[in-house]
Amino acid sequence: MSINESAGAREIEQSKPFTSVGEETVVGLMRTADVVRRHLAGVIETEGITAQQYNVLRILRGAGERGLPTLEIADRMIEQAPGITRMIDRLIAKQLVIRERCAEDRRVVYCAITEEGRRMLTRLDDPVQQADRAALDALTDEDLRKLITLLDAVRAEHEASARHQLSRSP
Amino acid sequence: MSINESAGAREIEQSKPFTSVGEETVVGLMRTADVVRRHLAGVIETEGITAQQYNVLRILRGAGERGLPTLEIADRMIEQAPGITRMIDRLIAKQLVIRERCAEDRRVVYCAITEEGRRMLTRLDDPVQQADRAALDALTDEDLRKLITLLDAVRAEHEASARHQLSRSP
DNA sequence: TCAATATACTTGACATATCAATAATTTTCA
DNA sequence: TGAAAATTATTGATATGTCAAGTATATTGA
Repeated sequence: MSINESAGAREIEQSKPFTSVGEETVVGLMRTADVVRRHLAGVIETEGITAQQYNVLRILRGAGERGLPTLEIADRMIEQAPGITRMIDRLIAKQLVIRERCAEDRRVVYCAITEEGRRMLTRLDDPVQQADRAALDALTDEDLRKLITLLDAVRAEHEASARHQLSRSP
Repeated sequence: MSINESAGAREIEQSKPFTSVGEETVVGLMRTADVVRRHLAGVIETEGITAQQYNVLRILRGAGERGLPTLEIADRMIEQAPGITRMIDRLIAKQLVIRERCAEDRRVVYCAITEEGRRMLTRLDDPVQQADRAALDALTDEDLRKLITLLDAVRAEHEASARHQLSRSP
């Protein structure tokens, strides 16, 4: 995706400059995330699941035997619940996840990864690890740490301003 | 979105560490891009269009009177053509874009922004500019430049390896 | 206690991304 | 020249993301 008329495959040839450093950074962030996302998706899809399904499975593998409530997964994916409900539907169809209503609070539905799901994740562990590394091959470890720090700072700022908004209209 | 079982709102409380610096960076990149994307989307949607529709309009504003062929837009959005065709459909429904078949090569369809489209973009120029800036408020100008450099390096590496792949299986 | 609220999903509707297949033209070249 | 190949879209099917509404269950408080 773009955000600026000067972005794209022709990035270099185009004459129009970025309006601001802020915009240039935002565009760079979006484009880089897209490129890496696509690369990772290619690796993951060799197993017949999408990157998002993979992410859900990773979260569920990290949870206990019982799994997690739907909204808990949504929280960790930073996504709205509806999307998760339907994604879980598809993972269940593939027998990678099971869903079970909680006995103590029947509003809650626990989702857990199956053995088959675990096996699939295991098969993907190495390829994904390598893809992560390959995606960042150009950077030294020091660069990576700097990049992590800068990205964290952007998110922190964002969460701070979100909290600010909240406190103003409670 | 996530990619790691330790990610999410509970990022801080969780004990499980990242498997590698590479993974941590990739996750940070994805999450940060998501946060900024969402913030920008909020600003843009005040005008009743989505962020992607906005991006198309920006690209068309940057093009000449005649506009651009559909595939040219897709290229700059780094997206497949089908999505663009349908997005243009919706922009036409909103009278923000017009479509015209090229007389010299009747396979080609030119898409151009309308006056109404330009006016909408003008209304969004300042808010978007401010949002870009606000998103990165935490960073100094030096940090921004460093971030841009690092992101560029990641993309450059990627394009390089893509070319490499191509040359190996032509 | 029981009606009003809150919680945890789920469903419906629409925007978007991708892949595969198709349609309409244009180019190539035997 | 005229059929095969390439180019430029568009359409169909599926996955995902978001908002608004609806459902089932729990909790609260008069």
